[in-house]
Parts: sequence; C-alpha cells; structure tokens
Amino acid sequence: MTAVPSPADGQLPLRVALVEDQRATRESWSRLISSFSDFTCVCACATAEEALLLVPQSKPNVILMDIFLPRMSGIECTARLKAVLPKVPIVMLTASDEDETVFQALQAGANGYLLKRTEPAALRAALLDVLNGGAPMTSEVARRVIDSFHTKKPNREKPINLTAREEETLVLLTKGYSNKEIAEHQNLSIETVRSHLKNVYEKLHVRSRTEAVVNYLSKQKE
Amino acid sequence: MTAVPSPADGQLPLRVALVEDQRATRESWSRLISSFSDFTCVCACATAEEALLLVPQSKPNVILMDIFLPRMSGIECTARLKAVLPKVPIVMLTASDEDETVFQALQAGANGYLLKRTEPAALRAALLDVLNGGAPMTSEVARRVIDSFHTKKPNREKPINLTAREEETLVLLTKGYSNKEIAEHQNLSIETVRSHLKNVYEKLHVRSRTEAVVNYLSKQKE
DNA sequence: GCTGGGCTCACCCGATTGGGGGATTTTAAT
DNA sequence: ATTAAAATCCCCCAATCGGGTGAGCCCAGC
Repeated sequence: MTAVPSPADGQLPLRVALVEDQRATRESWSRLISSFSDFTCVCACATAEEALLLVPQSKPNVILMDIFLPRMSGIECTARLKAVLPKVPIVMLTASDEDETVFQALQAGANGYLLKRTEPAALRAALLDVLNGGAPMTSEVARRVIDSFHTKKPNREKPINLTAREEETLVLLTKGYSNKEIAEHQNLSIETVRSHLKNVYEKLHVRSRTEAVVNYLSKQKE
Repeated sequence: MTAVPSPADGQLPLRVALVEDQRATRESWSRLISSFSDFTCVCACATAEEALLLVPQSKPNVILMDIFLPRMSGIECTARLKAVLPKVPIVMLTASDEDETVFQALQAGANGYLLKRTEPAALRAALLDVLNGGAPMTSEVARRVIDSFHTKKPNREKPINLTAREEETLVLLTKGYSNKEIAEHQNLSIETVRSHLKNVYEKLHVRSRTEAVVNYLSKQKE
C-alpha cells in the first residue's frame, strides 16, 4: 500500500539493525543483508542492553531481533525499543518453534516473525514486506498465529440467555460499579438491581460479582 | 512441513470447493482454479445453505469462502462447515477491508484470508500453502492480524509497583476467589489478605475488588 | 382470558467487604 | 548497626453483598 518510508524513496539503501547474540550468526546475517544492493546493515548488536543503546542511534528503517538473548530477552528488548522507535518495524528471529514466544513477541510489538532458516531471497522479501506495512511470517508461524484465533472452544453449550436488564446490569458490573451506582445509573431501586444480579449469578453459575465479571470478561476475549 | 494431504499424493488434482454468491465471480474463479493443472474446482456454490449441503459431498481438499453471502454469512457458514469437515482448511475471500470480519472469520475457524484481487499465481500459491498447513494471508491482512496483538497502548504511565504478595493476591482476586478462599490458598490469615488488598486498592486507585479485577484484566489484554 | 416471563420493588439475615487504626517480625538495603 | 520496606496479623465499624421469599405490574402467546 504505502511506499517504503524514510530514505527519501531514492536509491539510498534501507537501513537494517540486527540483534543476535551468537557471533557467527550475527556476522553472517550482517554480511548477507549488506550484500543486498538495496539494504545495508547499520547496526549489529550482541545483547539487548547494547541494542537499547545503539539501535536508536543507528536510525534503522527496520530491526531484526533474535528472540533468545542473554539476560534481557528479545521480547523485552522489542517492547523497550518500540517505546523509543514506535514507527520502526521489528521482525523477530527464532531458530525454534516455541508457541508461547510468538504471542509474547507480537504482543510486545513485533511486526513479523521469521525462522532463522529462512532463505536469503525470502529474507529480502520479508524486509521489503514489513517496510511496506506487511507482516511477514513463515507459513508455520502464520499458522500458529491463526490457530490462536481458533483456540479451545469446546463451548458447545447453550449460550446463556440473559434478559436485556440482566445484561445491562452485568455490563455495568464489569465497569466496576457498586449496586448503588448501577441503580442510580439506571434509575432503579437498589433492590431491583440486586434482583437482576441474583438472576445473573444463577444463570452464570457464580456466587459473587467478581466471579461474574471474570466470567463475562473472559467470554468477551474469545 | 507435512506433505499435501489426501489424493494419495499421486497426480490426482487437488479438489477445491468455492462458495461465492456473485455468479460472474464464481464462474471465473471456478474456471481459473480448474485451469491449474494440479487443481480442480469440484463445487461452486452461490449460497451458504447450498454450501452446507453440497460441499461436504464434494470431498474437497480445501474450501474458498466468500465473506459476504446473502442471509447466512460466510463466517457462519465457515463455522458450520468446520463442524462437519474439521480437517479441511478454509480460506476466506473478501473484496473489502473491514477489520471486524477478519477476526470473526478466523475465530470461526478460517485458516487463511485473501483479498479477491489476488493474482492467479498468488492464489495457487495460497492454496498450496494452506494445504501444507500454512496460513496464507495478504500482507495487508497479516498486518491487521498482527495489529490486533498490539492494540491500544497509550500507557505511558508508571507501571505501578505491586509487591510479590500483593500481585499474588490480585491474581487470585481475578480468579473470582473471596478473601477467605485466598487466605486458605496461600496459608495466610484472612486479615493479611485484607491487608494486602488494601494496599493493592490504594496503588491501583480503586475502591472495590471488582474495580481492581477490571483494572487488572484490562491491562492483561493489551 | 389465562399463563408465563420479564421487570419492578421490598424485607430479612448472615457473611463479606472496605476503611481506619494499629503491632510484630522478617528481609533488604545502607 | 540502623533503617526502611515488606509481610504478617489483630480489632473495630459501617457499608455492601449474596441468598431467600414474596408481591405487584405489564405484555405476549396460547
């Protein structure tokens, strides 16, 4: 959609920052990136701490970040860099296939996710993709991300029929209101609110407002 | 990773089912798919109802589903087909860029998501991708999916320092436990729990357990 | 026309919660 | 060694909450 940002859209090579703890990998990736005519690796850091210091100064157009770093993880580092450079896309790199880290990284602000065994051509494509606002991912990773959308829904039960008032009351509950506040908010007697709430509790099989709120909010998230 | 499933991995063409209400589009896509030597369009339905009837019989290896269908949406249809054919990947098609539908479709069980203006070659690649367990998406869509992981964080405030015990107590609150239950769970006096809770309330600037829970859960979601 | 469900409200009662004081001990940091 | 913060526990008190029971009112469907 939008054109590649930053370097005046001219012929200046796109600036890549790399964070990777293993020296051999770091150096070979750095060389690989600079070998592309339209890219240059302007920063190659070995640790998260170093990255926080040097990456912002190197004014990169895109950042490649290893997930596993000593001490501070690449995820934490991603979150912190995003705070300083919110516009610069960050692509995570990982050798392995842990499920958890994918989401943590994405939640930390990562824009893409690549396995380290990516081919040079695919790496270049991914860099261009993310610079154009895309979200490069390998098939496997995309699959896992998508899977997180279908996650466990053995929810074949009845959808629980709350009446209009009961629903309203429940929603106000989830705003943190007390019964009195809900009553005022709806121009009802406190007793009526309590009455609706009793019905809600029964229908949701809970015994307290907190349980009801947790129950309701967790269903919203799905 | 895994090889393309089903047709004995021999030379049998891969079976595609198509659900698309607009006749012109449906027929041209159907022809396009069958024009690939390794694919054949075995079913082209105009409505969700028709799809629910014919698609399972046509034993497809993959399903292409338009999002916008008359009466029952492609999303609802996807959910129902997934109930019958859980293993068959479904790729959603859409002409427009609505944000909401993406997630609804993915939650309904869609495995990929393509814009209709996809090139023939890219369509073929996407079909192969999803059959190999990938999750084909255009850059734009992938971007939106990824964005859903970083949503809203104008949270530049201080991170609120809860002590270990306070945090534990708060977490148990969000499980819907009462003070007594928390006390038992942690082998503490109820008074201690109340004490921690008072501190939590003060730090979070809330006045009730429900507010604390809402506050905490909303931060988790980000 | 009757019935049932939803909505409204009321009263009682015991348990829980929130807010206000403390006090003591353990742990960590200076 | 001194100090500060954290963690533990206690008591009091008023307010809120959860559960039970019951009672009118209105509207839609049979």
